[in-house]
Amino acid sequence: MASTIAAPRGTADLMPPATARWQELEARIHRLARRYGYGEIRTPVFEATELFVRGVGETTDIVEKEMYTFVDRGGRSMTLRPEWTAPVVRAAMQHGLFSQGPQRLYYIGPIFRYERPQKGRYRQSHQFGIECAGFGGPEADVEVIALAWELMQSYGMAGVALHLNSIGDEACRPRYREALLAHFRPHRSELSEDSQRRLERNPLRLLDSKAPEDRPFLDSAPSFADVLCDACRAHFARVCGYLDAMGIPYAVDPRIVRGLDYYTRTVFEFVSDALGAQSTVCAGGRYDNLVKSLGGPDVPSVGFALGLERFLMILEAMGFTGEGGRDGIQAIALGADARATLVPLVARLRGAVRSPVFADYEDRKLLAHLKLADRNHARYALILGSDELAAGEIILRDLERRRDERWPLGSVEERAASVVEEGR
RNA sequence: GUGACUGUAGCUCAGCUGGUUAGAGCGCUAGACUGUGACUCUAGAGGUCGCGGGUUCGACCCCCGUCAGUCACCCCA
Repeated sequence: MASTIAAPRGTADLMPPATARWQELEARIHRLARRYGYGEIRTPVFEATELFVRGVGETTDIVEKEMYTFVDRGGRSMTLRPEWTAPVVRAAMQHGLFSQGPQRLYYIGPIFRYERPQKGRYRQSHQFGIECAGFGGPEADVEVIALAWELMQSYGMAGVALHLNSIGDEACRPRYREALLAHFRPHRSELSEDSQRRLERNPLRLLDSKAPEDRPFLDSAPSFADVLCDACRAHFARVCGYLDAMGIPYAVDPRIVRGLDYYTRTVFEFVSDALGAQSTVCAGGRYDNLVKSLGGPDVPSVGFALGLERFLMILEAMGFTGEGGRDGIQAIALGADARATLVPLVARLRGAVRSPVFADYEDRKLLAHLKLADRNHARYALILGSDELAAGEIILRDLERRRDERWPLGSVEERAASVVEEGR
């Protein structure tokens, strides 16, 4: 109630202890990507609007109604990044990366979409994703999937399923489109209102309709597998073969089509049963024509994007907190004289110990100081009062075992370093 | 963009068919315990009852609007 201005709709403030979970996840992601040979790329949070219109597709929902677009003072139309792939490709092209051979890049950061918020969907959300550019073969598809799979495995995540499909290429997709139109058009008036619209705009989208009245026509719809050209069929078979060989479980799901225009051949989703209606935690696929369509060379690529909010929701459902037990030292001074001695000591301690060093500079009773130590989850308290000061000593109290030791003031840093690091 | 439900203390929520000083628990501050924490007890601080309008002698309660939250549709990470 205090503030009259709140965070904008669909955005969230993150603060302790939630930020600890984010930091843990981000650190794990950076280590994982590095182990797979990926380097981090960071691009501007806004780009020329034209980049997304051309990259994502003019008739996609993202471009038609979800972009945060504004005109800058120079009269240029700019848009807050609604997805990362187009900007990454743009940056790689701009700096000539594609003429230096294959590129393995990853990103982590915010995206913006003007949508009505609901569980697992926000106006500012955060994605981790990778782009593997320069390999046309199924090996790259599998590498990308394996990386996402390993991230989930590292948390022992259950209830997440990999769904896989191929949506063909420029040779066979038009054929499939025609086959779908031929199948649905005769039943046009029996389809749901949404699906009638989809029929004209994007027949592929019809496949993931949830409307019950569409059900019978969906079940009898032609499968992409029947129409794939030989090259796409072989590619898909090898992706499946590699996944089998690597022991990564998956289900071929003919209804996965993806919402962005640039996908070709392999598309996949990791779906969780812990997320409600927005159940996709990670999705991606191959985009062999995107670079060329943005004016670059012919560079086949594959990648995925993973929603960090959704990933954290799964972890939360698993009971993951990111918090450990007690850690660190609460430095306590009783009185102005003790404080004058303690402050420089705290500074030295922070240089000698990796754990957090907490300090409070108010005149409080010892009791109040210890309560603060509790709230900080400190493992130890270092207590300096007038008696100790006179004796040239300080008390180290182990707050977990409730034991005290008296240390000479001169040896605090060394002793603290060994005691705290050992956690005894 | 559409729909449903919900907005009372920092948090989780009470508040009978409208009746006049709006409550509890947790948390916070202080004390019981001149200097030893997680338990306990006591006291205190903290509220334009989301906001605006209307009905009424009287509105936290009823009506309209608006904003926000939640969930779902559309769509997506």
